[in-house]
Amino acid sequence: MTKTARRGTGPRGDHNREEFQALVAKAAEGLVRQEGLRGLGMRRLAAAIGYAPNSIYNAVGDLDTVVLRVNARTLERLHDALVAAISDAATPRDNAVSVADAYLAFVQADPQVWSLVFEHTLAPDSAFPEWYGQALTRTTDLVDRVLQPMIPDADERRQAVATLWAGLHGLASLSTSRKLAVLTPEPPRDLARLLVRRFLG
Amino acid sequence: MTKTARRGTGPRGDHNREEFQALVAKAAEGLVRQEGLRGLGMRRLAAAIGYAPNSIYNAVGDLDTVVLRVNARTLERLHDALVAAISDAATPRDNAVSVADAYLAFVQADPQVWSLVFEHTLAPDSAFPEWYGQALTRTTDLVDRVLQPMIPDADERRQAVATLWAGLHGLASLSTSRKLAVLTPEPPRDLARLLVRRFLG
DNA sequence: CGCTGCTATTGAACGTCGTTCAAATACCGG
DNA sequence: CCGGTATTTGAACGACGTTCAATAGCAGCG
Repeated sequence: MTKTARRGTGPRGDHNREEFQALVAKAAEGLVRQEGLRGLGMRRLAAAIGYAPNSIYNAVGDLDTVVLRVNARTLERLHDALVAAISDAATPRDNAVSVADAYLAFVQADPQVWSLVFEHTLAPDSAFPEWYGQALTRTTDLVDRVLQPMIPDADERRQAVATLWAGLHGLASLSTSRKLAVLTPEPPRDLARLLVRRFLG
Repeated sequence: MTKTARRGTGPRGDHNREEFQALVAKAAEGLVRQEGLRGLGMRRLAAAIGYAPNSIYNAVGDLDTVVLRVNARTLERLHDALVAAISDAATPRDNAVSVADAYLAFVQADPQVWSLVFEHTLAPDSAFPEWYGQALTRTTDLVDRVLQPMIPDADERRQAVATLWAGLHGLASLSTSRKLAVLTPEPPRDLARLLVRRFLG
């Protein structure tokens, strides 16, 4: 009779901490992609990767932290998608339209995961996560660079970027929640083009 | 004539069904105003009005239904606020700016309750509540009427209304979640005016 | 008055959830 | 080989949304 019947505790050694964090983030992203924020739970997430919930607490943190990890990944993917839409050969105006197009295409391709970035509202007392500001400005700076030839004044350009960014966000947000289709049958991409073209004159 | 002490079960008779529904909606709105969606719970809501949770299930429904009631009230209040911003003596362009201003003022005055309208995402299979579409179009029709002299073509105007509406929603949404301040220090109302003025040319 | 439904109201229960605790195991530097 | 540290877990805790079965008041009717 071996005294060491495996009790289940102790390290497994089949991945390091970073790999485990990535495993958690990917599994969480998959759950959200299939069932939205409501489908993401600690116990379900743990079951999906074959671990006990406590291991996630140990390596990542609570559920809010998991959501932040997924959102960080999403913003990075969005950034890459927008970079790919910019062409040095195109006019600034065409590039602006292309970026808007790429934004809405990204949202349409992965609406649940994108929505998570904005559905998640942090507690009003806790400060804003610093990586979010960085990832966000990193992305909006793209738009800023695109508009630089059209709006030379830095202040004016910053306001324009923020306004256009918010406009695109509004279109995408209302679109994914099916609240835009109530108003008009046009696909949101057409409205985004309309927005950018009319705003830039 | 002292009333008999409550013995636990049975009707109280101090309000009819409609009054009780209004009581629930107001208490829920208060909870959301103070602590956001996360602060709205069935047990807390019941405790706030001095009833057992089951009474809310009996008279209103589950928590999603309660949220819908609050949101219906909010859209009605928003509609009234926008109506008050329109002046028959003003130009269409000034009226459009005034409506945008009133929208953002409404959001700033009650950010948590307004956010509830958009934070609440219904299950993807369930159909859209018909009262929402009515309340929404009732409000956007206001904007449509304002823009009628400026954009005579109905199709073009409908697209413009939807785009502007989404743009305002985006500004308000990013503002209440403190994600707009990361991009620019301008108050969202300035950006809203910028949006409307540039969009309308 | 008594009877009979009907509705409002409740305490208790059920299952689930996020999170924490304490213990047990494996790995690693001495 | 040994002690500390990191990983992993089952079990427990409290709270949650929701449902169930029972009870209390009320209205109508004889």
